[in-house]
Amino acid sequence: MDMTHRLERQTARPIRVMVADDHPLLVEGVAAVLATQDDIELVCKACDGHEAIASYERERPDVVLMDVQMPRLDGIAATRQIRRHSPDARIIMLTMYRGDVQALSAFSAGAQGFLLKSMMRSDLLSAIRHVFAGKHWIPQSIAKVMAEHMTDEALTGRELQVLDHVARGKTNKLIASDLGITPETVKAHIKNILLKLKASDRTHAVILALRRGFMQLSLEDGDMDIEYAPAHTARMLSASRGTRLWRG
Amino acid sequence: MDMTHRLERQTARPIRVMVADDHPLLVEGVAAVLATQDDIELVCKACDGHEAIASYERERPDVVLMDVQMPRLDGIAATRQIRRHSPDARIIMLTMYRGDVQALSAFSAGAQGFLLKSMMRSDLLSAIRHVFAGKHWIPQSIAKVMAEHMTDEALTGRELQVLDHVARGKTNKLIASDLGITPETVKAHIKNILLKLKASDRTHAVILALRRGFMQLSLEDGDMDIEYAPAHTARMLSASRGTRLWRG
DNA sequence: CGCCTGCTCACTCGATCGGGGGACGGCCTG
DNA sequence: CAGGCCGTCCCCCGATCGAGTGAGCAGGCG
Repeated sequence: MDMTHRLERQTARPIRVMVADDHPLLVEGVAAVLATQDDIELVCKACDGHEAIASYERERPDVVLMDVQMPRLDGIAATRQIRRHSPDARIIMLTMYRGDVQALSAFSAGAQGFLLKSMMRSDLLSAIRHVFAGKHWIPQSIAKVMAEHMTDEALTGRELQVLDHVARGKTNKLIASDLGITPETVKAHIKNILLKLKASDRTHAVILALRRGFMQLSLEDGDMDIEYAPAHTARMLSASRGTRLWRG
Repeated sequence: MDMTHRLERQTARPIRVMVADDHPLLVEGVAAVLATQDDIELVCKACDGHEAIASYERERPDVVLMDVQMPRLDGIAATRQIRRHSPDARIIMLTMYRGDVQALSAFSAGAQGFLLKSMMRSDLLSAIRHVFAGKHWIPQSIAKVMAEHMTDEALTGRELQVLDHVARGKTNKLIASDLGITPETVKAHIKNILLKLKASDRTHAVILALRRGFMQLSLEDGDMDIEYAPAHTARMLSASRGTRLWRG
């Protein structure tokens, strides 16, 4: 894939862009926007982290647009892995939210740019060109949130683990037995969590952690206490005549 | 049942579609997909609920793609208002999540279709054609979640209000003074919430409410942690219409 | 008119939580 | 090596919570 000796044009060859996102419609939108620019070329797409890594190694794009939340392997991990093999990879993270933790981990993973999905097409193009030129691109809103929490202490791994159990509604005693430690230790962790997040209680701590990107609502495919009721499904389907389902 | 039921494409007038979404890139994606179909025509766009209502009255599209979460006025409310003036309006809700509450409120608001943003372009086209033909369109994953909670009791307006304060980390005593009631009443409400949501404690209740779409994490406005989703059933909706739940 | 629902309030009681203090070993880093 | 952070554990104690049980009052509806 060396075009270095192609000197027909003195104009720069187009910026080769790859997009990794599990939302096909958004990928279509990005493709449509990029198609209007003659100095930018969309060379490949991926819909999860593993695909993104493989596609990057194969296509070696100039700039990667990487969604933070993707199935199987998230964008942060994919970014880290790509940058480990290709330290000069230029990656722009796409996200819906402004969680500062995601932003921070994205940059520590090696991303140079950040884009909110609510941004306009001009922002997308500017971000691509800036990052391609070796600059960084950080939306004001994200920079502000990052700055606000710059001095905050980060939660440790164990604290995140405890917080996860807290979010599942478990008591300290239950968490303790799950983690193989004593309830007193759980209390110590929660005490630190409340202090670091400036939360008033465990519920508030979970909400703040969700807001700031420490945790995600992994609601897809209910895990813990949800039971299915096929009878209900049948009744509901028969109740809505003319309703069409797919992938039945 | 099979492809013989595929809709005719050489009809005289194309299906006139409007899309309302605050994510420009996704709108671009929808536009790009629709542009490939000669029986579908994208006639206008809107980026919030008010715009959607105004644009609908002006353009009278055949099918509306409406995002659930939009600034200023959400898609459910916009759908309800459009259907109040135009009972034959055909509206497909777009959403990121599978919260059953959103789905139910969308249908009680008058929507005929539901689409996850992670769906493929073929799903988008099928949904438009089916809804245009007067049928319903419900992804199986959403139908399943809806069916699971079909028999569940809905939270009342007061319970949602209490739950909101709980999510902000307030104690029962604080919630009581905020709502002008006694702590005992707050406890009674929370007791009902835990019972209805089958939650083990208040933290669990908040998480389940978020997962099921009773509430939404609002990450846009800094001072607001939580915003309400429109409520559960038609009864619920009529009950809560007078009281602005999303705080003020 | 009764019936049901939602909202309100009251009481007890045991379990849990949150805040305060301190302590110990392991690990990394300067 | 000293200092720091992390994870573990322990104490006390008041505040809070969740469960159980009961009840009164308003409004909608058959």
